[in-house]
Amino acid sequence: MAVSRERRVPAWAQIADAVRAQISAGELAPEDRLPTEAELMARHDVARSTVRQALTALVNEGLIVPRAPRGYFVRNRKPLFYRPQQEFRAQPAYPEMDRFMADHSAEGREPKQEIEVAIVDPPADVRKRLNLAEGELAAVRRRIRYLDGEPYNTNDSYFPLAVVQGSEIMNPADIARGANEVLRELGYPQTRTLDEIYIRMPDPNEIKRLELGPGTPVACHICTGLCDDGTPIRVVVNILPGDRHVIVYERDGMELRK
Amino acid sequence: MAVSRERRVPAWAQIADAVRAQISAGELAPEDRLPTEAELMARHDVARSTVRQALTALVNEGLIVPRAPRGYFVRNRKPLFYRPQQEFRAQPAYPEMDRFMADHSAEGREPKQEIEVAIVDPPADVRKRLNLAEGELAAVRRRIRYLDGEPYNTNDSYFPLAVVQGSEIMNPADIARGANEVLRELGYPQTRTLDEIYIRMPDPNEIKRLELGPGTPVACHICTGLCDDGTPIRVVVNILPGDRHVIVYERDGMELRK
DNA sequence: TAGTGGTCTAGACCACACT
DNA sequence: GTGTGGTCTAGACCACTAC
Repeated sequence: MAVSRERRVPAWAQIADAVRAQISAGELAPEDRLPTEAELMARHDVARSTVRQALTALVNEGLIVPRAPRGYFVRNRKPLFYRPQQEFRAQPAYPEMDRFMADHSAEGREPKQEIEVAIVDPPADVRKRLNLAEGELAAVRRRIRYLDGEPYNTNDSYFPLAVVQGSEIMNPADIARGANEVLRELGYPQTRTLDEIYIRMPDPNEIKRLELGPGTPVACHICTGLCDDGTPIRVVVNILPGDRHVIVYERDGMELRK
Repeated sequence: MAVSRERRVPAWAQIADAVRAQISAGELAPEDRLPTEAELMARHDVARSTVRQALTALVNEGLIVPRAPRGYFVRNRKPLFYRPQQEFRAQPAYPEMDRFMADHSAEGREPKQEIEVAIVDPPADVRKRLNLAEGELAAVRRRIRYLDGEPYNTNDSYFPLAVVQGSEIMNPADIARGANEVLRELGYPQTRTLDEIYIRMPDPNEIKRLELGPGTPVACHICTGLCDDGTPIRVVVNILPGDRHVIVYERDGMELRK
């Protein structure tokens, strides 16, 4: 079972292809252990680093996970639904949703979150969206959400400090009625939002905060909340690991009809 | 400038950190060339494969791009807006172009698309969303969209074959008034949609079709179109490379008010 | 203690873009 | 031709887990 020595395709790529084929054929199921490096060396008659190059490629594709020194394992993806539209309302979905819900339910899992409030000089992208001048400060509520003790996503909400100073938003505890309701009481009802979703690899800080393995991309969901007159009042930066989320939007007739 | 030999942090990680810091500090700007491998070997006093391990990590983070044999370069991200909410709207400006083209030709870039129509046994995930029985066939319009000759995204629209057989949808050419309008004429007006967005690394097929470099994650945007009675009539699978897209949604007062 | 992957070295030959 | 990254070999030592 040696690799082809005509160099049309690198040996490491041939090995990666073979393993990839086994995975997509179901011969290797999620959570299964791969053959050891030594076994792959023997099977394909190559040096160890060639095998490792193949395995590293598969790791970075998100297909397998190394769990030293136990071996490599086929990755198990279990994404849950993430619904930007339901952050601010508890509206029932259309019944068709149920067809997809079963696969992605968080039922029976233990949610937890850590909240931290700080006054910061906001990062440039947040400053721009909040329309703050240079030097103007922001309040940020940083949350890390967990399911069954595993980090699920992060949620950093930025507000102009001048608006929320002294309000309940500065208190690092859950706000039962929602931060949005507090903003309304403060005279800044949020009536429109702009959602931007960036797809990229995580930075080292995000990897640490969310305990991300290699080969795990993230969605960066930036939600800018606006008042009626267009004043930005809130910027939420969500980091959503790709192996733990499906982002879902529903759109109805109103917006589909020109 | 040698690496620290206390093994708290691997040498390759220290080198990667150093380069990463230079990039985020702006010392290395997008499109700049990195030091050669030989230079990094000398600078950090390590073997070549250690340097390569550091560079491979940065490549897989999407931070740098290898352009052999010219060197490594800092990656340049130029994402364009992708607006699911406007994909199905009327096309006022240029009736011969679909919405995608109208949006981007204004930016001075040359849009192009390749359309291909086929009758297929749909993949399992599409079959499920279209609510088709085992063995029922679907028609698929496969599109690859280009900007300035570079692949931008792919867009595969699936329809129940029984519905669209013999219609304009089976013709591999642009449909000026939109496939949605054709569905309406056929008696299946699409009045709601469900958007799902998955974040993952591309598979080899997608890498080839979209000419993706390593370290480029994709969003898989699956849009299921429904009739008033909930019958699914259309499933669109979009593959959106992360370095070329920002997904944008707007939400207004209607849906924000509980 | 044995076996695993993690790290690192010191070589080698190749294809290709530039000059 | 020169220099670059791409590929590959054949070793070595380490830390950790499972037995």
